[in-house]
Amino acid sequence: MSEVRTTSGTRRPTISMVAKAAGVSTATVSRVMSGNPAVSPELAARVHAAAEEMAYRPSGAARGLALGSLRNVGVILPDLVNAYFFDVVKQMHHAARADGYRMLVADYSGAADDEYATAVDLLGQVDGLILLSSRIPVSGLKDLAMQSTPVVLVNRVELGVDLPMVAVDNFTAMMELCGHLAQLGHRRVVYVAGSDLSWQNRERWRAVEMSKVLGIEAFKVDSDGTIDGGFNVTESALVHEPTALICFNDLTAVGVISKLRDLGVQVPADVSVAGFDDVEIARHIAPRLTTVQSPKAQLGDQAWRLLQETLRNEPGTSLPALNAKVVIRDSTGTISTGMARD
Amino acid sequence: MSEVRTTSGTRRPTISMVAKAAGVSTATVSRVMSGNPAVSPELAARVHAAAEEMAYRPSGAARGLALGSLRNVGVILPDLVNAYFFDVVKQMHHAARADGYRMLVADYSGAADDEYATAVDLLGQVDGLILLSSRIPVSGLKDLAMQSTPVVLVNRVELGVDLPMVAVDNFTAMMELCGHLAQLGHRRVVYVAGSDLSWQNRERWRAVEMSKVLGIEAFKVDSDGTIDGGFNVTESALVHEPTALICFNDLTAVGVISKLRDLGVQVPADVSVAGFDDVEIARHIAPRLTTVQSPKAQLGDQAWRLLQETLRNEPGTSLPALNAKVVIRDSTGTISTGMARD
DNA sequence: CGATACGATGTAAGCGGTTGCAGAGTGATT
DNA sequence: AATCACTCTGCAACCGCTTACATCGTATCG
Repeated sequence: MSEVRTTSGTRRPTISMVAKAAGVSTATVSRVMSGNPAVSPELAARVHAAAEEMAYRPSGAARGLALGSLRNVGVILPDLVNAYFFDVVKQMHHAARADGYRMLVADYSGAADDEYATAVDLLGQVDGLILLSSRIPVSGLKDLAMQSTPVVLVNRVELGVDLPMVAVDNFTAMMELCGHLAQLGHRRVVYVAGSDLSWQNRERWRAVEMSKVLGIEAFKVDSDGTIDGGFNVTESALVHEPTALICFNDLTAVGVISKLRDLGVQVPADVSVAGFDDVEIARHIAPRLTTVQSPKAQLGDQAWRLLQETLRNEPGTSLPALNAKVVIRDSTGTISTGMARD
Repeated sequence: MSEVRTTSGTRRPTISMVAKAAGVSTATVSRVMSGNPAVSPELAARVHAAAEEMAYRPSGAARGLALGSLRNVGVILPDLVNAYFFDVVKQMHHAARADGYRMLVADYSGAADDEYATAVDLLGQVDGLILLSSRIPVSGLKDLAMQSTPVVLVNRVELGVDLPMVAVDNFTAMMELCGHLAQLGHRRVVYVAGSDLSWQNRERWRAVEMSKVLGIEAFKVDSDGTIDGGFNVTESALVHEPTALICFNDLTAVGVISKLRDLGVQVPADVSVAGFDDVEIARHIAPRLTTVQSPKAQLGDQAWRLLQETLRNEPGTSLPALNAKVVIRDSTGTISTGMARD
């Protein structure tokens, strides 16, 4: 009954079909679609009507070809289930959008081998690429560095690689966290590690290990930075008889605490637990988690700024490391007394 | 010292530059790049070398134009911080990838108005679109239905709209959850709602409201489906003096429980709390959350299958609703006794 | 040894947009 | 009335890649 038909079967309309329907040239349609003011109102209206009628959408591919860019940038990250990553991506996304860029995010959940492939694949589609907490081997990074598409490295610093980078100072923050623990009287801690492909993990462990200067003896058990990962290695962490467990990140800590509860071990009365990142959940679980607050929003902004500068071929000033700060909550306490001072 | 230079400044190499460098035609380069076997090994090697040397990557835009498709599909969803969405997207992603499609995900966190715009924008870039738990008004959905690009609707059913859809049966599952609560003796519950733009929220509330047939008196307080959202409305939920709180989703439940703890209210001794979705965190928080387990993976698969069929112009059999089942854990208990039976 | 078939490579025509430039129309100026 | 200055449209080239088709060389066969 209505004029418009569900044209699901038909081919997608092109600019020239619209042009024909409106009785104008493709140039005019193009101008109308992109809001070029140099078109008489009545023509514009005709074109709009025709376009509307056929449900015309300009082809992104064609547009990208002609314009030389689709204004997309890509970001690749390890795992979106970790809210930490999501928070920084969200910030980048806002920043990018404000500058008229679309953002394609790709997560390679677990399959670290895919990361490089994903990066290369994306390279053909985007104007620039952000690698967040990348696990790509240095050689791969070097390859990426000599592409003509700008790439920036976030939360990883690799001296031999010629890429703009920005990162938060994991080492110092972790040192502070260890200081907090030492002050509470802890002398035996185990670090529940994340992937050793992760620069952040290496930095964090480096700090924990170094905390022997604070009188802390540190052990390490391997995990993978997930809730289940933490849950599963908790028992093997306990064989070291630590008074505190420092987890690679908050997710791991959640898993650890969950397991501890199953085991009847009280936190922090029997053992203290700390996380890293300060994701939202950290302040809502019981007990509220002592952790390190990363400047996620700032990091996202800086990353975008860096990419943006590189895109415009500007200097691309590499930033100093961003600072994180420890936030003390209820999951860490003095040894054997049970309750944390605040 | 090395041959290759960091050509960051130079223009991105095109196929014809590679062709010239290798002394062949662009057709040959194209064939080599796409692994066409009808090229002699030595030529192929020469081309590869040249391409490598100049760090050549075919332009996605040009490729897409020539091929008529970039093999991208888009998915739009409300908020990636909710692990639920991520889980189903992950599944779609795997399925799509297996079929050679790339997946662009766009989250419009909060800004519901952006969803339609995002959809339209994406329409030009992709072969198909999946709308997950869409909040787009029916009129918008109808518009989308007559585009030539296939669109499928997930977790929303809208009778007047001619779009393939698949959803989980929220209503029945919620009824079961209410049954569980009724059986424990609960007679006054409040439903901590999500966005009323959300179909799932409407279905869930519809079920809760209907639980009066089970002798349950139901109240409703509005929230937004986030942890903080739950946290913030808890007190106003309590004014109804309920013995149980049913939350729109697990995230909300986490916030509610967190607040309850602050308030000194014991769960489930003083009041029971239930969630919905069964995200990973649900079984790790204290107390472990009673919730409804959605068939996330199945949903993702089905959604992809549906899109895939539509892409190939096949019938596109709309599926019956998927079933969810309630999983009882420690956050719900009999009224005033304090501990749940298992 | 010439005809035939086939495999390897190049030529060129699109794919669907954008845009510099030219041409047509209009009103104002002289 | 002829000229000029604009404004509005259309023409056509081009963006980088794919691919049908033509071409060329060589091995195969009668």
